[in-house]
This record gives sequence, C-alpha cells and structure tokens, in this order.
Amino acid sequence: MIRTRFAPSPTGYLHIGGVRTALFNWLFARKHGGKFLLRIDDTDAQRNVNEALAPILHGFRWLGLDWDEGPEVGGPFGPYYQSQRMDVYRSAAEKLLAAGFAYRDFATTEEIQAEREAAEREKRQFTYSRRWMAETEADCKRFESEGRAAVVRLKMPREGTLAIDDLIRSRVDFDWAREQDHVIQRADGTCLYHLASVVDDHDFQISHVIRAEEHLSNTPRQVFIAQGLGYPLPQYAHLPYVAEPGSRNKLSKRKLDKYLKNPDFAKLNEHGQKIAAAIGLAASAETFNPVIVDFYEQVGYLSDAVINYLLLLGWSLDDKTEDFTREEMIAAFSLDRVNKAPASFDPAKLASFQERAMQRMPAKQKVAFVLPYLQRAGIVSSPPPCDIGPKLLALVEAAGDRVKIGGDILEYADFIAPADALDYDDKAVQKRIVKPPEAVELLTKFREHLAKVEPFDAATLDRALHAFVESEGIAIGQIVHATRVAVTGKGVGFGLFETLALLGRERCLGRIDQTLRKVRAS
RNA sequence: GGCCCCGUCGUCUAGCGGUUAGGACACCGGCCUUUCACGCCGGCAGCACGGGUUCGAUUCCCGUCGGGGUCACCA
Repeated sequence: MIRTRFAPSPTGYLHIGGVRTALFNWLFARKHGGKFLLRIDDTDAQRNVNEALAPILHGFRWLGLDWDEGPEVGGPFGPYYQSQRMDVYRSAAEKLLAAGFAYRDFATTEEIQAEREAAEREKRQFTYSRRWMAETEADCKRFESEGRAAVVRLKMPREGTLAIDDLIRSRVDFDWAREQDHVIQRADGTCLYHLASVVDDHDFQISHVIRAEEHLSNTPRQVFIAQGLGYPLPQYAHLPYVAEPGSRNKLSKRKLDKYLKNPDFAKLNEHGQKIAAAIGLAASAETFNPVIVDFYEQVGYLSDAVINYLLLLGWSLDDKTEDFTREEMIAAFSLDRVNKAPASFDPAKLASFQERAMQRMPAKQKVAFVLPYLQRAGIVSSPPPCDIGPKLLALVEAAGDRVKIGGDILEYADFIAPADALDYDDKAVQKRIVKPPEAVELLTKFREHLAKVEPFDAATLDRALHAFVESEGIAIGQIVHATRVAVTGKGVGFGLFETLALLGRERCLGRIDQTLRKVRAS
C-alpha cells in the first residue's frame, strides 16, 4: 500500500512551493491507489493551531487536493497532530536512550556555543565533545546536583558512511562524522521535529517520503533514528524546490520585496491588490501576496490552472503535453520524471494556463464564477436581483476572453451598474471625436438613427450602422470609434454593437449627448 | 567555510552517443479585425567551460566555474 503525506506546520498560510510538494504526494498516492494524508507538524506551536491551520486546509480544499487521513477527516492512526502525540515521541526517545542511540546531555546552551565557536576559530568542524553526556545514573545525579537539566541527544556514529537511495537523486552518500548529535528532546520533555517526523512516518505507515530538497541533508539523522528504533526505512524522494521568479533561490515569503522587483511578479501582485481593494479585502502583504495560495483564489484564478501550472514545475510527461485534467495527471504522473534542478516560479506562464482554463469555461459557469466579485464590490446585491442572470450572461459573452481572472469582471462593472458621469480617456476623445473634422456631425446624425433602431440588439444595431455608413458614404472607422468613445469614454472595449446593446438605448443616447456637450464646450 | 544537490533558449522543459537540438510561456514582426482581447502565421533565442572516453559527444567520466540547499533546544 502506497501511503504519502504532506506535513504542514500551522503558519496561517499555504505557500505555493508547499502546494507543489503536496501535489506530487497527492498524485503519487492517487496514481497507485494509495492514501494521501495530512499531518500537522505543530511540535513548536505557540499559537492557536486551529486558527493557523484553517487557511491551509481551506487552500487544500480549494485546490481539490483531498486527504484520506488527517485533521477533520480523522483516520485509523490519529490523532494527526504532533502536539497530541508527545507521549509517543517520549517513549521513542526512551527506547533510543535504552539502546544507546541517544544520551542525556547536561551541557548548557552557552557551553555548546563555546565549543562551537572554538571549533570555528580553529577552522575545524564542530563536533560536540560529549563532555556533559551522562550515560549512567551516577552521571545524571552528579550533573543534576550542579543544577543542570538534561536534553536528549542523538549519539551519532563518528565514522563510516551512509548511502541513501533517493527515488529522484538516486544514490547520495554522507559521512557519519559530519553529522551532529542533534537534540531530539528538550529539557522540558517536549520532542523535536526529527524524532517526531520519523516516529510519525513509521506509525502512519508512510511508504514514500516525498518532500523538498532542503530536507535531503536532514535525512541521515532521520535514518539513524529510524534504524535505532528498528523501523524499516521509507522510500525517499527529494524534490527540487520552487525557486524565485527569475532566480535560483528558494521561493520564500519573507523576500517579497525582492520579488516585487520582477516585472511579471509585480504585475501579478498589483493586479491582485487592485481587485482586493475593490472587493474590500483587508489585504496585508503578510497574508495576501502571490507566494500564498489564497491570493489566487481571492482574485479569481481557477484551481485547475494553478494545479496544472504547478504540475509542470519540476515534472513533465514528454516534449509537448501541457494541459492535463486531474484524471490525466494522475494517470501520467511518475516520480522518475521529476526533474532534479530547481524550477523558478513564472507568473506569466501561470497566467497563460489560467487564460486557457477560462477559455474552456462555459459562459453560464463563468457568470456564476464572476458574480461574487460583483457582489463583494457592492455592484450587485446579495441575493442578486432575479434579472441578473441574462444581463450577466450578455456581459460575460461580450467580454469574452478579456476576463482572464474572476476579478477582472470588475473592469466592466459599468455595464451592470452604470455610473452617472463617464470617466473619459481624454486622448481617445481627442483622437476619435475632436480631431476628425466630421466626427461631431456624424455622431449627431448617428444618434438620431440610434433613437429609432428597433429592437435595440447587437444584430440590428450592426445592420443599422452599416446602412448608415452606406448612406453617408463614409468608411466604417469614421463612426465606430467615435461612437465607442462617446458611449464608454474609452477608445478600447468590447465590440461596438455588444457595447451599445449592453448599455441600452436610453443610456447610449444620454451618453452621446453628454459627450457631444463636453466636446462642444471645449 | 564544511557537507550535499544542481547546471539545455530570459523562464518551464524534451532529449537518455549520431537530431537542421523539439515544444510551451514571454518577447518581436505580420495577418485577421470597428478598437482591445482572442485566434492564426512567422521570427529571435540554448547545450557554462576545459580535459578525457569514443569513429562520433548536449548525452558517459573527471576537473573547473557558476548557482543553490543545509549546517538550531525551527519545521
């Protein structure tokens, strides 16, 4: 039975790199009919775990990465919170102690630090002297009488090598002598990550530990723990990490300022911030930025696009396939096609997956997708008025591919809740109405035609305008642009006939009049 | 700095001894068109370097260089 896990620590947000790791775990489990579980690494948690975990679980649900065991869903090996398994780790530490694979250490932090600094000064590798190691009851008594408290350290081998068979990197060798006697249990009795992780992976029967490369150098000590405890080793697969846009550094939330200097990243962020502001989202950079998955959900990315993009960050099927449904990616996924080199996160490529995903979405579905943005921006009431359906459908159809992410609909809110005063693009007004000598006259004439067009729909308007062009003996461009600017204030937008129909006769006439007055006055 | 990992267009990648080094995103042209967007066509652009091995190296080996990860009583 294949069993994989993703082990987030409750930090309050879901990191994009973490999702990629989780995705590969999920895919591997699904592909082999195994189980994917979520384990909460909260050994160090000072905060409210549930509160910090909620956004993470929410992110998983949004992405469609369902877990078979873990928080909220439970499972046969629960609880899946490390903070609730401290006694298990403690007895593992006892076992290690009894077997001589660990020892109680009474050194103070300062003493260890002094040894470390001495080694550094002498330019040699730091290896703990084990001077305060207590292996007998008498030793313990003696140290305790000095007022010292003990932590538990691993008694690492000081010679020999360890070969790790990694599913992605194949064989990796380590010298035991380079390893430190890591602390696995604090003086207060709480246990640390490495011990907890190994014990959990064993107890939860994890068959494949698929995690980011930064854990590769932790693996020897984990192997040591596992072997000391008599556990069979899981298969390891160390994934390349997700790198910063345009660089090879590991993507990190803390370096946001730096990423913002990348034009594509900055553009994505700015776009998102604008939408967030419009829908009244309290968006501090801490909780809302393109490194955090929630950002994409909030601004209207499709989870399929995000997943598809992430899939290809470090994995590929062949030389051409890029679009995968969930079923296809599950069927196609394999660890041996995972790349070794880090892959940098490219917002522009993500955007192209998003565009394609939006293009595949039927208009009716798009209406439902886009509606909440209008509601949150206060443009459409909740519950929505009953005639909103057809109106929105017409808008979505007219907008076509211009709505690339959900929040983009707000750009066109004017068609749903028209503003009283037009926001004019003065350059467009100059170019299309003021400058062409005949524009005002033509616009005035065409306005009278518009007043009579019946019905006021796109097809009829199309015919009416062409008839007008013919009777006036003008080029179509002479009236189309002027009209668009007159009714929208802008030089660019939807097809003219859709625009007119969307606005309705009264509004079109009113706006043309308004524009004409403005132009004549100046 | 020690240890470990990695190195094909700007970016994501295909390639597993013989290819005009392929695709995608981005970018640049053009077409379509009432603008924008879409779409279509075309273009630019890469094997880090040096030694081997071999009839032949992007591909295998070694070295150099470069990039990165990691060195906690964090996870």
